[in-house]
Amino acid sequence: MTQTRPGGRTARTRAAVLQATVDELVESGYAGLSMESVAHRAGVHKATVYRRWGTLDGLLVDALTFFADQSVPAPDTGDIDGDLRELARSALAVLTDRAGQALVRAMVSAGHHDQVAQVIRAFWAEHTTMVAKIVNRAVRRGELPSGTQPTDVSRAIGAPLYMRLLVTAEPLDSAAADQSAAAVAAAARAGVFVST
Amino acid sequence: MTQTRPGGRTARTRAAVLQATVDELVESGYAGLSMESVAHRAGVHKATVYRRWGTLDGLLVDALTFFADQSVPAPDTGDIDGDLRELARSALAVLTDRAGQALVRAMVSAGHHDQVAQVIRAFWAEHTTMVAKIVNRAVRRGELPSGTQPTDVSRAIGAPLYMRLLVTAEPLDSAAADQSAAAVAAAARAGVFVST
DNA sequence: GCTTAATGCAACGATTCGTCGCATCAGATG
DNA sequence: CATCTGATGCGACGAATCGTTGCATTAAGC
Repeated sequence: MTQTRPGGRTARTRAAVLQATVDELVESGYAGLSMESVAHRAGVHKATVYRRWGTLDGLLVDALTFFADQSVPAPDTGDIDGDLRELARSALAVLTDRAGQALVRAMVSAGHHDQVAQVIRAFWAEHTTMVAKIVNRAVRRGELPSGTQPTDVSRAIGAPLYMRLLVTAEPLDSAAADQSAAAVAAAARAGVFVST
Repeated sequence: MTQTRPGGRTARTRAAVLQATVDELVESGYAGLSMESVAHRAGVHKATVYRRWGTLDGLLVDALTFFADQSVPAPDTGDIDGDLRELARSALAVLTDRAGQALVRAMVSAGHHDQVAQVIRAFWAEHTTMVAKIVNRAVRRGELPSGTQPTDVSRAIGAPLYMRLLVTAEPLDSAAADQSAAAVAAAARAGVFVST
């Protein structure tokens, strides 16, 4: 009983379309994204895209889940300052990558969409889990006060970088990442992220 | 020699259209913005909008400059912690206001446009000037190390709030603002924002 | 090889977009 | 108040885009 055909051409088409979606996002942004342009770039007929994904947002959701699933291991440099710096630098790597930028911008533009919001929540939940390991280690070492909230640290590390990318359009460099890491370290040591 | 007529009906039309632009942004976002919908909401014929503003981005630029020009005075509570808290809370006020949210989101979505980028730069330049007064006072009081960069403080204060609004879609409340202020205070005291 | 998903293809109605010519309205000026 | 003219209203249009549909073709799975 053959109902779906996940392999071969189907998978190839899917990969081509999702890659084309990202490429289109890089070139034209979310505002310039269209089913037809994606189909053309993927070398696929637009009817295929409509039949498989239905709407533009559906396509975007699939592309986001496809490319945002790469989980990175928690850094472990030995002290909290080093770990935070590594965290900030991996965020920087994503935000300076052309595809990463395009995906982040698309997420923001389509954040109102339920499924996109779900992807975003999942990403940050996983990020928080990773940060929790780092924070817990630091607390055990006596570097940070106990009760320090991993959620707050997780958001604080990336915030200045996202701010530069999305709001102020200022350059994203390693100095910015390192400063962010240092700021979070100072705030965390001062107990700013301890839950009340 | 009458060439332009800035008063009366012209001004009324302009105000109606710009207000309608913001209302449309609140309701449908930048993606749902169209010359026709704005014209209809403003009670104006679409040809008028096309003739006066030409393109959608031109309209947006005019709306942004019209509504983003409200400069707020620098807080002066007596100590750096209080000043930073006030700064964060006024940012919070903008980001929790429906129109403020809509305008910020629009700026992000249209940030690639030259004129929009110009408006954004002007806004943050003014914000930096305001923060500089606060920072200078704090340095004179001995609360912050000399050399603390107003630019960095200016961005750092808002970053966690913009992050919540644009990226993580987490709630924006006074606790978030106060935490941001406290984090910036701790980082600034630690010399994180001192130029190298 | 046979069956049938999956895709290609072309055409279509529907909608939206931006422009145009002309009539009308209402500041500005004397 | 009368006149001039810039600004707007109005409707229509060609163009472009959108999403769908029916049918032919390809290729995955058995």
